[in-house]
Amino acid sequence: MKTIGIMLVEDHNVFREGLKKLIDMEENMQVVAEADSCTTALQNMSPEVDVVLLDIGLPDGDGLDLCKRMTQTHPHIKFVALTTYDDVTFIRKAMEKGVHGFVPKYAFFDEIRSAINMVYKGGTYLYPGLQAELLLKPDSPVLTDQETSILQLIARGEDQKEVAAKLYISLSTLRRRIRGICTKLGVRTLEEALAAAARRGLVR
Amino acid sequence: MKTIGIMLVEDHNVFREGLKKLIDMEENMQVVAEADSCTTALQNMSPEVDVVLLDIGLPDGDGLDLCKRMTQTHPHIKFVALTTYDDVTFIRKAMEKGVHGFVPKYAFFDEIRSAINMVYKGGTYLYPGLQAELLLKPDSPVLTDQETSILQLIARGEDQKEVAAKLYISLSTLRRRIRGICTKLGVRTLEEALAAAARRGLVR
DNA sequence: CTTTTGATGAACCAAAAAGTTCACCTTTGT
DNA sequence: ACAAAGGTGAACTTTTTGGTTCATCAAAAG
Repeated sequence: MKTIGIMLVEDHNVFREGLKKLIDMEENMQVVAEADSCTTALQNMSPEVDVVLLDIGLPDGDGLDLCKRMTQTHPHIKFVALTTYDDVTFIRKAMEKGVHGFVPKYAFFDEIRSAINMVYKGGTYLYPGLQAELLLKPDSPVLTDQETSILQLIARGEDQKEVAAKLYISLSTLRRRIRGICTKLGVRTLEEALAAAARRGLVR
Repeated sequence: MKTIGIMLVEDHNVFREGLKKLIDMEENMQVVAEADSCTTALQNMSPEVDVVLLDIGLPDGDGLDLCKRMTQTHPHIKFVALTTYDDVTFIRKAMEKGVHGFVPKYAFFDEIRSAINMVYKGGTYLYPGLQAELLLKPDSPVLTDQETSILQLIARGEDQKEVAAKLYISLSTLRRRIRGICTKLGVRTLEEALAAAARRGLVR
């Protein structure tokens, strides 16, 4: 089994040192980089890093921007967030930025280990107590059947002219619909809308 | 540690027997009820049951209605679904009905054990996505880091000019890359590629 | 040392998509 | 009946994207 390279981003030195000890005692894990802020995290980045264990309450940022930037340059890296937030909207945002593991700071190390293993394998870890359904429910914009059809047809590679013809609407209306979809999903481009819809399971 | 009472709902008898063996060998788990269909599952229900291991492709229903009805009478019961679906829509529906664990039928028992422990504690277990398997399959298209970055940036709503600038490549090369991605994924448009990549977990 | 191959970037043109405005219609409320 | 509001379709323009070709450069092959 390959050793999982881990980066610790945590501003509490003692806590970070303790974490490092615990992780290095694991057979398949090793801390290969450390940082005490978002800024130093970008500097200390190493190609050996597979999973970033990320404290959310950092002095120079909430860690989400860090996450976003790291994902752009190192797409394979997974993130586990150490957080006290139960905030559903926060977790939603974080997941959209690539965080797949959430562990409360007061959790046992066991949970952190599980979370690291899970996200490393490509899975998702939500700590017990967090009601996962809440992530799916809150006021998620609902698309009409026609809007869904539009996205599905476009996702199948048809151009707008074909889509309009199949749905018996004019190109003008189709374009109005697309604008409406983007507004509902809070995005700027059709491509972004497709990605957002796919994430939320609105298209197949 | 309390023993977790488990109910198996699975119509393949051999598979169910094998599962029972594996589970009963665990220190903290025991199979306390079995069923080979949704109907018998309701009949064989036992108060000792903590977690229901539920096959999705049952002869008399998809298991989701079963899940819903059991939850009504036994709210504390948790569900782990054995499924082949990677369908986002399906998982979404299932989670809303109370399923907190998803394990592919071809997974190792290790994953099932992890899933049971997780949901029993109140957590959520989503099996590692198709990403890992796709990498193992011979003819599965694998995108390079740069190609992945391109899709991610476009999925964030940036236009091609911005993407090219951020990745320090010319518009010409970017367009070549996009054509390459479409070829790899066997699709005709960038929109279709985004949808395909999203389905396979290649972008997030 | 040549040749070839592959990758890149630029240029040009065609097609598609997006932004904008306008006219027409129905529905709604006054 | 009238005006206002909302939805639809058409026309026009600008921007973006896609298709193609060409020149350059570097690495690999002869």
